[in-house]
Amino acid sequence: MSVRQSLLAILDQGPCYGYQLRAEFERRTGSSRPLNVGQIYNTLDRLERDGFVQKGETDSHGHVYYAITDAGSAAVASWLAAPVERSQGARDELATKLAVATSLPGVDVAGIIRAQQRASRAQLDELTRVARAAASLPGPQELGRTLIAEAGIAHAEAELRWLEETQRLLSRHPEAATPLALASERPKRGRPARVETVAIA
Amino acid sequence: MSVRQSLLAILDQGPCYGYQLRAEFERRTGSSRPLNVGQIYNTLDRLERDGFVQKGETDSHGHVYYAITDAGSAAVASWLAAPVERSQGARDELATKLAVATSLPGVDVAGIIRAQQRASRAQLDELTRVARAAASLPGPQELGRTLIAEAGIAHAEAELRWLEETQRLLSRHPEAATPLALASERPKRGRPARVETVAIA
DNA sequence: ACAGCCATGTAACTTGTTACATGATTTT
DNA sequence: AAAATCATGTAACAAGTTACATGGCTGT
Repeated sequence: MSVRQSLLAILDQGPCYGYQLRAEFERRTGSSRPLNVGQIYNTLDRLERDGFVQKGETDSHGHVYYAITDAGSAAVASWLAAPVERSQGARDELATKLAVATSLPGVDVAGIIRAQQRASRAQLDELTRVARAAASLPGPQELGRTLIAEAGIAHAEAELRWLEETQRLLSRHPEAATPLALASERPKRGRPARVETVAIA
Repeated sequence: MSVRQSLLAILDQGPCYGYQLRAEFERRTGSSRPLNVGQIYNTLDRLERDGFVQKGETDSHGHVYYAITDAGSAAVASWLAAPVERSQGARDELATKLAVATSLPGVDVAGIIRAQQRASRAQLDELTRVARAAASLPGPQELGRTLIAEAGIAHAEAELRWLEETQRLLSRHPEAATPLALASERPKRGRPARVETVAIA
């Protein structure tokens, strides 16, 4: 939702045309990830469909302006007022992967963790470089870049801490990582079990 | 991708039918978020379309078994071998929101941050309770629940740290949070500017 | 008999994302 | 003249998610 809502929030400042919106979004977020222009037009279509913006006039340069509606302004206010729920709609990809991996037989979980640590550290380094570069540059446009880089740093650090914690957990309680075989049918259903319920050694 | 890949990884242990797959997934991940059954069948259709699984026979109970293909097994191996890239495909919703919010005039960013801190702390408490409950229970099924809860804890803590850091940044350098007005056209295009490029006081 | 779970599936929808087509204008 | 940028748009797709229809079986 963040692209959709961000574009709407920008439109709350005044009518914009598509290409301009992309520039505004990137200026404000420090172009952390480039935004494909096509997405702007998709999103504008959807926002119009939902009654949050209205397609306005085309000026002498062919710029097609979109203006926010009252419903759109209200949506922006709600968005700003409501906290972001990290849980909703987002499964933690790494945690899910490791949870599943530890339940699988013959998987080198320790190796996966080490590989992930290397990758996360590399990303942390990269983000640190980005944040330092942004801090050394002038201008209010760098705030967005800094904020987003710092958020990435915080999450990468959290990931590394969690990976270490997981290493400790698995080495201290190796029995917890017993692979789970596919559960057999409930007996009442009586299908001949192809795999046993019990853990595989 | 985590649901799709997890289901495929489970199928790598042996053929399963849809409903069983959901139970396996939830057992391994500790049902951190319940998985709608319909999604299983969607995902199986898509995996079959992509050549990673094959629809097998229906047993006497009407259970429709799916079996992994060689291509599917290879995909599982790649998934396990490759680190998760947090950056890809994922914009940080909170960071994007605050980056945009600080660029907007008349927005109470400090208030947004405080509200987010309350929400994040509440979630941290909730996850801590979940993790404690999982730790006190026996059985290898609790490992997944613990892992996922701890990951949530780590990220919630990272969020709180980042929010404090952002507070410091904004209070120490209030000039950085100067709202950005909509940029006027480039002069060469000569459209009369409706808004000024310069910052709004 | 009825509630509820087991089980399969379909249809629709969301946000994000990319690739492509098209043309005007600008820069080199 | 060619390359790059500005600008609008379309079409398709990915992955996740939900709501619904349908039917069998189970326990009370």
